Amino acid sequence: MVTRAAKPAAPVRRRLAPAERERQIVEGAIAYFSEAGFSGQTRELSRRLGITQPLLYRYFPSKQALVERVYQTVFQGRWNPAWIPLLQNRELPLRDRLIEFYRQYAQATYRPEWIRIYMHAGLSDPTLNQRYIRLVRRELLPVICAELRHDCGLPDAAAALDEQEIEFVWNLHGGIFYQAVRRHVYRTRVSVDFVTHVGFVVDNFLAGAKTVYPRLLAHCASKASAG
Amino acid sequence: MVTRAAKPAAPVRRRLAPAERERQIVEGAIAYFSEAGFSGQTRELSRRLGITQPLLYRYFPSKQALVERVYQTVFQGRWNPAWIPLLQNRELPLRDRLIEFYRQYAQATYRPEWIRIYMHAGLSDPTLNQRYIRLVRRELLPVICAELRHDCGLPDAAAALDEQEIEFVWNLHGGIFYQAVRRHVYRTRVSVDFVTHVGFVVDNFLAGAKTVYPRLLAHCASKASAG
DNA sequence: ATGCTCATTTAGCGCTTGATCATATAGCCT
DNA sequence: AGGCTATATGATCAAGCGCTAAATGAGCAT
Repeated sequence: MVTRAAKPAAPVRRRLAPAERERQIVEGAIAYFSEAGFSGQTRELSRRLGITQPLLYRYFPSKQALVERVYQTVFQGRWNPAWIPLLQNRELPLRDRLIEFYRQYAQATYRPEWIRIYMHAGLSDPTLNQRYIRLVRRELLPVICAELRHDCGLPDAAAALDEQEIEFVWNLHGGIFYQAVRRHVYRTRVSVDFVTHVGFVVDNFLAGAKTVYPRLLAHCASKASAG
Repeated sequence: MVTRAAKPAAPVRRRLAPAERERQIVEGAIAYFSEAGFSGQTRELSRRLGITQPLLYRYFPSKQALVERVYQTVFQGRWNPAWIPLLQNRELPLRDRLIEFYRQYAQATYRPEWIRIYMHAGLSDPTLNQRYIRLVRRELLPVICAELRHDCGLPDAAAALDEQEIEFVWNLHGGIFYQAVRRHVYRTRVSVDFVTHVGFVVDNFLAGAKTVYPRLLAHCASKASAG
């Protein structure tokens, strides 16, 4: 009982391969910063990792470097270029394509660390978010617009792509995304099945678009000719 | 030229009525914390206000007290109970009611300081957000659901209010809200007129709901009888 | 003008923070 | 087993943090 209990918890020093330790630190940093934000402290991070704080500085020259590594790790490689051909595959009903796309998209990005770090980033410096938004705006939304035109029986190039159309599709995209914000930022219980929910939302969007989308395009056309 | 230029910028000490100074501090704190988050420093806040940092502590016993005052000021009194009877006024088309509601709702809450402080709060401690979400969930969404049932020609009490219905309406609400997030958190340019945009979105929602909402209610009913 | 009051400032305490450096030791090679 | 390497730790610095207490002076009443 008395043998070695007096010493204050002998620090188990484990010597790891640098690559493994680095991986560990990045993983821990993602978890910690997604909770505490980037104003979280390096000491608390090291405590959670079970290492000392100076050790962080052996692997990263500064806190900022670690933060940027977290960004990179979380946001890199989660965008799947295969989503575009999936959405364009007209052998399937657009409904099914959209539902399958959102199933995959949610699995890739609607995760607590992605959503939370994305929001933290937006509030402190939105450069990253603006780049991501541009990606969605350039790669994804125009494809959905084109498929929507086709689905509504309009010629593919009925008119030039208008910002009003993009915002229209943003509303679908944002509505689904915002469910993830409620879940992972506000930590609100969302008790419906995701795919079932998206099914209703997509059906509603497509059913409404049958009548509204042609009107929207007409609005854009009249505005364009007037301007 | 030599008379008094040597002194390092004579500090203009202005003695204000406490109520006025307090108002000034709260206003400045809202602006500053909405930018920097609640980990922003009292020294930087005081610098922006043109006062010294200890003066803050004459008006607020601690930084936390000031933060809570900011919460109170930003979120109190922006919810208008008149929105409920507006949405329930069946002398107007539901379309017009929803558009007018969102026009007013946006004016009240889709402001940079509201949106940003709301997000900062959610990430650091979502208690406030959960309370607000519950308010929307309890006061607003059931009313929209009821009006939607009526608009779709269904009896008002067709079935008990189901979570699937609520999520369905959340998607409309969240989609519109998320535009404000893109604008004020990511600071992305949104170049369409808000009311026009909401017009299309609401029309789309209502047109789609005509066919989808009955199906959604049937889904809920079958699930309820099966469970 | 003069004195009083209290809003405001100056100075600084104790603690935490990111970052540094010398020291200690875990784990591999021989 | 013994030695070497470099991973990990302990001690510590300088700057910045929330917060306090004493000194100052602006603006009022007289």
